[in-house]
Amino acid sequence: MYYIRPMKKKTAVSSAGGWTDTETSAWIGLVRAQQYLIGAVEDALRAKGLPPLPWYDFLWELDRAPGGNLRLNEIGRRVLLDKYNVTRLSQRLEKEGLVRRVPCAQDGRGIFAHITPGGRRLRKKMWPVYERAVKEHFLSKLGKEDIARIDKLMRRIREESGP
Amino acid sequence: MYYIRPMKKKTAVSSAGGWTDTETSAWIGLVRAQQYLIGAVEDALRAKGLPPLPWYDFLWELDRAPGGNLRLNEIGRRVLLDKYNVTRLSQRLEKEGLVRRVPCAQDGRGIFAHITPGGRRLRKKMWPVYERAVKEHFLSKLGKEDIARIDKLMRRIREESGP
DNA sequence: TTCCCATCGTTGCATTCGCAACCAGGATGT
DNA sequence: ACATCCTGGTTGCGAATGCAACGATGGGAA
Repeated sequence: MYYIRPMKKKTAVSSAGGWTDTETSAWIGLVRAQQYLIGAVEDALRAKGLPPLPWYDFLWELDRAPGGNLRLNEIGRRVLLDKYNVTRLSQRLEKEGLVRRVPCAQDGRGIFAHITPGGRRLRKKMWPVYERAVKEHFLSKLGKEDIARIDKLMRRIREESGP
Repeated sequence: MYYIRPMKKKTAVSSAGGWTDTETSAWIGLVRAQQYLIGAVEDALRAKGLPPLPWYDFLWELDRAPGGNLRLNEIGRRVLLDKYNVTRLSQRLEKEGLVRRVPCAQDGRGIFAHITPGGRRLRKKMWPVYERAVKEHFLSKLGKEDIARIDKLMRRIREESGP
């Protein structure tokens, strides 16, 4: 396997080619675990005829936000979606009557997404399904301290690195 | 916030509606961290004009496999891809000359994906970029024991739950 | 054998995503 | 004022994805 085979001389390019088995395993484990978890949640939602996860995330952010509205901008930052995706997701949600898109008065460029009662209802209906899936596939498999550890570690990963 | 507000009576439906803050935070943290990491790796690959991550995963599995070939079936299981995606990804890779798809003699239904020299070359070319990104955004932010812990925890998550 | 069911892989169609180009509105500098 | 750059959001188009339906083979059971 490539990542085990010793590089010739010191190392080839700038990439130091050698990971420990644990590093490799941890990385792949993290990626696959999350793929698996997301998949499980999406399956659960689909099985109940509910919309996919990004809808939930979007609505949740609005539902939590004071006033039930946020700039598209801000939503994208929070749910890690590129701006074109935010635009289009918000348009789809609007077409379903879950959200209203209203231009921002202070900033002529801005658009607010404003959750509607129907939007709040849908989110509330999705939550038990979402919750059950996460509990079954994630929370139930770990102890209290494990969860706390994951919380801490994941937070560390997302911290900014550079200046 | 929904997940904090106490449910009326014991609990509504089968979904016990209350998570602790840590649970919520750990779940969201995990999902977002992984989104962020995958995004970073994909960005790095794209910046170098290299193909996206699923290509790498696919080729890697083949490259590791003895004989350089696997059933589509098996690849899907390993990289957590639905079968239609495996079919189409393998077709794309074949079109690029990175893989050959050959029918399985023993099982008339099966198809082997067989990595070509070009496939191995490409994978090897992608690796340094992949590695550098993971190192920068993931490994470098954690200590040795953290990595070991993540390895253990993620493994636990993917373990089968019940028969 | 024949019938039935599960598995492996493919495909059509609709939805979604990725990318690059674009427009409009703000901010900054002169 | 003006030129310039940055940011917020949109859109066209090509690629990838999800879903459901399909054909084909294999493995039993009767």
